[in-house]
Amino acid sequence: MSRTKPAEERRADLLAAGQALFVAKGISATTLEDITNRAGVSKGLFYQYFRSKDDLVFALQEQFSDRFAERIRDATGGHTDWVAKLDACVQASFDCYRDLHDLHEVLFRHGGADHDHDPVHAGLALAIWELLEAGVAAGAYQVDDPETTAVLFYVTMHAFDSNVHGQRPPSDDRLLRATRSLFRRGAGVAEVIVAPDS
Amino acid sequence: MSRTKPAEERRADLLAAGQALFVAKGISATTLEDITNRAGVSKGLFYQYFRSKDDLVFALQEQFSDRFAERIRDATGGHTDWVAKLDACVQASFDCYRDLHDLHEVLFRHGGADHDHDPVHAGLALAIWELLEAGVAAGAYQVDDPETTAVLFYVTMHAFDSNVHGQRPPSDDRLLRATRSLFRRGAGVAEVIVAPDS
Amino acid sequence: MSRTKPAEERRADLLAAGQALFVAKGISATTLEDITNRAGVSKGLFYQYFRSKDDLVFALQEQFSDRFAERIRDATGGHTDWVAKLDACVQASFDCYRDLHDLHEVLFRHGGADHDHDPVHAGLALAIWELLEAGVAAGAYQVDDPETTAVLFYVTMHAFDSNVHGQRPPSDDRLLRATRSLFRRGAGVAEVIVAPDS
Amino acid sequence: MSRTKPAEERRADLLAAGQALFVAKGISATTLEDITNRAGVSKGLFYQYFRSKDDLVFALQEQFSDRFAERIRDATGGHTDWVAKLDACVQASFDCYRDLHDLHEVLFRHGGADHDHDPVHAGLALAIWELLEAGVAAGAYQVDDPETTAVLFYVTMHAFDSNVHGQRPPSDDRLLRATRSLFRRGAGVAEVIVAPDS
DNA sequence: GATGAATGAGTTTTCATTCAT
DNA sequence: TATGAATGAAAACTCATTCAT
Repeated sequence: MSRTKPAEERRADLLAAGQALFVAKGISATTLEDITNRAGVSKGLFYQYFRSKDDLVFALQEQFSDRFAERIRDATGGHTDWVAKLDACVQASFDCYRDLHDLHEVLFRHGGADHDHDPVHAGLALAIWELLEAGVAAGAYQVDDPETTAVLFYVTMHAFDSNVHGQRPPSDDRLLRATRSLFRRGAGVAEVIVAPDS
Repeated sequence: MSRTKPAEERRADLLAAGQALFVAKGISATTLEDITNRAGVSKGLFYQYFRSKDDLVFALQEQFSDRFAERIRDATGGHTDWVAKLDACVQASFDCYRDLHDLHEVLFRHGGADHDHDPVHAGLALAIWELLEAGVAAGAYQVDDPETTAVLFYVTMHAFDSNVHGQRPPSDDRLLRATRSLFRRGAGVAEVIVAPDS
Repeated sequence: MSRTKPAEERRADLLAAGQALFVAKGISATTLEDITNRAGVSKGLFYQYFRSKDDLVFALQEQFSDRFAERIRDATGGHTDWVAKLDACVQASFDCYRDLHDLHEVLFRHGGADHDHDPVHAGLALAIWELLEAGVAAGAYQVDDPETTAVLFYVTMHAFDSNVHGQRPPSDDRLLRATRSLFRRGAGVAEVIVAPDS
Repeated sequence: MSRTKPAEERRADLLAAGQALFVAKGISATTLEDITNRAGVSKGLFYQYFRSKDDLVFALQEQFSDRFAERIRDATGGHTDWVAKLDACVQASFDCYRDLHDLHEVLFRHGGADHDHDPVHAGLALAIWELLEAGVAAGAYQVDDPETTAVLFYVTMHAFDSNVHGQRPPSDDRLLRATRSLFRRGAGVAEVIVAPDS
C-alpha cells in the first residue's frame, strides 16, 4: 500500500487543509503542524510543495481568484429577460458569497495584502455595472448612475455573508427574495407583485 | 523630571498604539514590542494596564462598541420627516463606516471571536429595523419585510468602506446620493426628483 | 542576585562561547543551543545581541582582525638591530599563530567568505615586507624580491600551526630556532653560529 | 534505452560532484540534493554507492591521499644533482598545492577529523626530510636540524595556495624562483646565480 | 511607576535517510 | 538499477511574558 500520491492531489490536499484551517482559526493562529496533520502528511513534505507558509497563502489567493471568476462567468449567459438577468445575478452572487466570502476576508486581509488589486471586487462590480448599463441602454432599467449603483449592489451582497446577521438570521429564501426585490427597485424595473407567503 | 503620566492617558496611548498597528498589520503580526515602541513605553509597563495582548484586543472591542453606539444615538433625533430620517441614517452610517469599518473587521474577526455577539451588527441593523417598522406603521414606507430589509440596508453600507472600490472610486457625494436614492426606493417612498448638481 | 549583566559583557560571553565551539567542532556542527548553553544564557537572549548565527560569525571575524592587528603593532617597536628585528618578528608571529590560526581557518573558510579581503594575510605580509625593504635599504639585508619573500616568510609561519606537524612534532624551541635561522638566511644576514645544544 | 552506467563511473561522478561542491561551499553547506543533482542522479542511488554523506567525505579523503602520494612519488626520480633535486621538489609541491590544497583543508578539517593521522603532512614532510638527510650525508647540504627544517619547507609551500596572497599576488614564476632560492639557502647550498629573466 | 534584560515554549524550516515502485 | 515522494528529528528563530532593579 502506497503512501505516495500524484503531486496535484497532494498539493490540493495541502491547499484544502490550509484553506479550512485559515478560515476556522485565522492564518497566523494556524501552525504548519496543524496543516500537515490535517493533510495527513509530514511537516517536511509541505516544503516540497510550498516554499513557506506565506507561499501557501499566496497560492490560495490565486486559487480563489480563479474559482470566483469562473463562477461569475458561468452565471451570465442563458437569460434574455432583463428582470431574469437581475435575478440570476442575485442568485449567482448568493452562491459565491456563501461559499467564498469568509475565505476572501481571511486571505485578502492578511499581512500587507494590496487591497487595491483585489481581483474579486473589480470582477463582480464590473459585471454588475455592465449589466446595468446594458439594461439602461435597452430601456429596460432606469438608473442615474449605473457605475456607482453597481458598487452598491455589489456590497449589498455582503448580506449573503452569514456572519453579518445577528442572532436570528433570516432564512436564505427571505434573504434572496428581499434582495431580488431591492435590486429590481434599484434598477427601476416594474416590480412583480409577490404575495408575502408565496 | 519624571516620565510618569496619568494612568488614563497611558492606557489611552496604549489603546491608540494597538489600534493603529492592528489595523495596519493585523493583530498577530503586531508584536508587543511594536505596541510599546509606538506608545513610547517599556514592555513591562504594558502589563500594568493590560493582563495580556488578548486583553488589549478585548479592551479595544469594548471601546469600539461604545464609540459606535454613541455615534448612532447622536444621529437619531432631530428629524420628523420620514425621508429626512432615512437620509440622516445614511449620513450617520457613512461617517461610522468611514472611521470604523477596518477596525471592526480586524477586531471582531480575531481568534475565537464570537460573531453571534458582535454588538455592532445588532445595534445598527436594529436601529434601521425600528425606523422601517415605524415608517411602515406610519404609512410612510412600503416594505414587505422590514426586518430583512434592515439587514440589507445595513450591509449596503459596506459601500462606505473605502477598500471596497476599484481603482476609480466614486466621490463621497455620488456615493451618498446613490445610497440615499436606493434607500428611499427600498423603503418605497416617492423619490424626490433631484437635479444632478443640487 | 541578578541574572542581568552589562551588555558588553554578555556580548563578550556569547562571542567567547561561539569562538571556542566553532574552533572545537566547526561552525555548522555548532548549534545555537550549544552556544547559549556554554554562555549560560537562554536561546532568546542570543537574538538580542546577534541577528543570526551568521551574524555571530561575522562579528567574530571582525574581532579577529582587530586583535590580530593589535598584536602585530605591539611587536614592532623596541629593536634597532636588524637581526633582532627579524627574530622579534618570528617570535610575535609564533605567538599569533599559536593562538589564532585555527580560529582563522575556521572563521575565514566559512561559507562564501571572501578570501581576497582577508585582512590577516594582507596585514602580516605587509609588515614583513616593510621590514625587509627597510633592511635592504639600510644595507643590512640582501633580498632580490622583498615583496614575494615577505609572502613566503608569512606562509612559513604556518609551521606554528600545531596541526601541521605529524605524530612527532618538534618542540616549540626547535621550531623557533629553525625559523629564526631560516629567516636570517632568507634575509641574507650573516648567521650567528649557534651551538646545536645551546 | 537505459540510464544505467558502470558502477565505477557512477561512483566517480558522485565523488567528483561531492568534491567540487565541498570545495565551493563547504561540506555541511552542501546538501545531498546538491550532490545528486550535480551528478545527474537520484537521491536514492547515492545510497547504493555510499553508506552516508560522511562516508562520501571519507572516500574523498582516501582518494586525496592516494593522488597526492602518487604525484610526489613521480616527482622524485630522475635527478642526480642535489640542487636539481631541491628544485624538482619545489616544482612538484607547487603543482600539488595548486591543485589540492583547498580540497585538503576542506576534507581534513571536517568534523572529528583526526589531524594526527593526516597522511598528507606526514607524506610530504617525510619526503623532504629524507631528501635533506641524504643531502647532508652526501655533504651537499648544510642543515643543523633536517627534520624540523623539512617541516618548515613543507609549510612554506602553503605559499602556493593561491588564496594566501593579497590583491596583487606574485606571478607563479616569481613565486617559484623565490621559493627555489629560499630552499637552496635553507639547505645551505651555494646559490647558483640566475639572471632575472632566465 | 517604569524599565528592558532574560526566559523558554512554540513555530518555522532544513535535510539526511528510507522505501514503495 | 534507479527513482523521488515521504519522513521526522533536529536546527534556527520568534515573541508573549516575567522580574530584578
